[in-house]
Amino acid sequence: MTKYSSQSKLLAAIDCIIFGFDGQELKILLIKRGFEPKRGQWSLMGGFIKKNEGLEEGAVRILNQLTGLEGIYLEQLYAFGEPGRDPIERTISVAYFALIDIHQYENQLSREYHAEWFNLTKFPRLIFDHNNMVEMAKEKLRYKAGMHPILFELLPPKFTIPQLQTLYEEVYSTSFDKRNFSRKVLSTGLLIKQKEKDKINSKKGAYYYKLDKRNYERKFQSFLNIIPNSHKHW
Amino acid sequence: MTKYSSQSKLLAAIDCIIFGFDGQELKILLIKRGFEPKRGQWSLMGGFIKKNEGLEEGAVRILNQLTGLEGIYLEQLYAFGEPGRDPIERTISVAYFALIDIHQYENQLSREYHAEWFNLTKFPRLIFDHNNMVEMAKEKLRYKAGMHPILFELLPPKFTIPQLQTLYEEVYSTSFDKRNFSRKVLSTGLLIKQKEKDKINSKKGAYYYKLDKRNYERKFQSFLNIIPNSHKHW
DNA sequence: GCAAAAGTGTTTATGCTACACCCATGT
DNA sequence: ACATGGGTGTAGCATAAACACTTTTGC
Repeated sequence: MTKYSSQSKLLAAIDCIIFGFDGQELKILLIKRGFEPKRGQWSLMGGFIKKNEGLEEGAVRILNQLTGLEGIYLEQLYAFGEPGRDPIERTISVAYFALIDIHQYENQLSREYHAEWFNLTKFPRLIFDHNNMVEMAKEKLRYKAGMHPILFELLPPKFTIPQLQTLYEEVYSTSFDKRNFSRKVLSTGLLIKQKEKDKINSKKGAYYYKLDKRNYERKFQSFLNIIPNSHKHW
Repeated sequence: MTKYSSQSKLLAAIDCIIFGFDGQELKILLIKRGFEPKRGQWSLMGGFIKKNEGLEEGAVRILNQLTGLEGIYLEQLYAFGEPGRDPIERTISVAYFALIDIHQYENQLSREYHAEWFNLTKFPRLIFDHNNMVEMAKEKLRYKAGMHPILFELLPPKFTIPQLQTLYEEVYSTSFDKRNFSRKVLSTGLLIKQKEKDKINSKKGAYYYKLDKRNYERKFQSFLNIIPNSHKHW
């Protein structure tokens, strides 16, 4: 069978927007680009798609290459393909966004890539259209987290309700009433109370909770309503 | 500046999932593929990205090529890139979904492409992973239409509330209480009542409404709640 | 005058929000 | 004993759901 002759070929890349949460702030993981063009500038972690590799497969590989982690929450964000977006050669980049438990990674920040966590509200200018990608990823995170319990992916296996609340408040740049918040998240049936308390962040200590994996998967697609007034339509 | 040598290049294509509504049924527009491989089989409308063309730009071109229409509602759905998805050459396809007013098009069905509208619940086997794409598009349509007023894009400029309800019922394969439905859609403030009635579908006649463009754009991102019980979380 | 679809109101239940005090502990 | 953050209950309000009858008109 003949090929699709006369069609122009191009490169395909993956870029990953990697979010983390350190208990206080939402962060994004950036690297210092190690090759030309724009060597030494801040960039998202990325790479070209290999010959026999699917898109998500590539994203998993690239994520693992940087962090060493597996089983990370990953979601396709958008395909960016403006002709001039990479000045060297026409390249389509499929952006993925990833949520990781920062504690599984923060100590072993990759030397090879000069990776660093940045506060999401003040991070450097990035190469190409990467700032655009981050902007879109932030929006999608906010959009999706309002209805589906994805933010748990940013927390360690055991976490407290105040920690969870801080995370939501950080994502939405606002603050919630803690009584309503705790009632809401407990009413989802997604949390299992532990016997131990976290005594690091307070004197009294806050109970740890774990995710109920069964319910988490079952309810993932149903609609939560964590954010007050988000369903108001005026 | 040197090129990114040693990276493998590939083809990039666009495929369009085109929805329409004839007043009774949700439909999808398919074409008979005009070239090898799989010539003569049913397929989504698509094409390769041109050398200096962006992705959305390509989608607009392809859509216009088939329908002659402009200003169609268009949204990027997903990038499909499994290595074997096109048996001839490695091709990444960025799928877009489009909503069109079927009346603007149904009479002039493209001869060149042998285009036909199919009922969404019974349409033929498609080439490559196109059935997959359609499945995903249906899901996204349902997901998004539950919260944002996109279904208006499927209707003519003037439409009646019973027509709108039929459309929603078709999308969700269910039926709603007409009193609650009408109260809900009117409360969005998106509709402007016309003086004329549609006397075709009933003896009494139903009032026509038009979209309030200003409110439509302003409220597009806010959350509607048209579908009963969709916010229940068990 | 009858069949067919359009249009309209009320009651009830549920869920959301706002709000304030006591508890446990480390210092 | 006091300062700090954790944990809990209630009452009022707003929204959504369930439900049935009257109206208009073409035949």
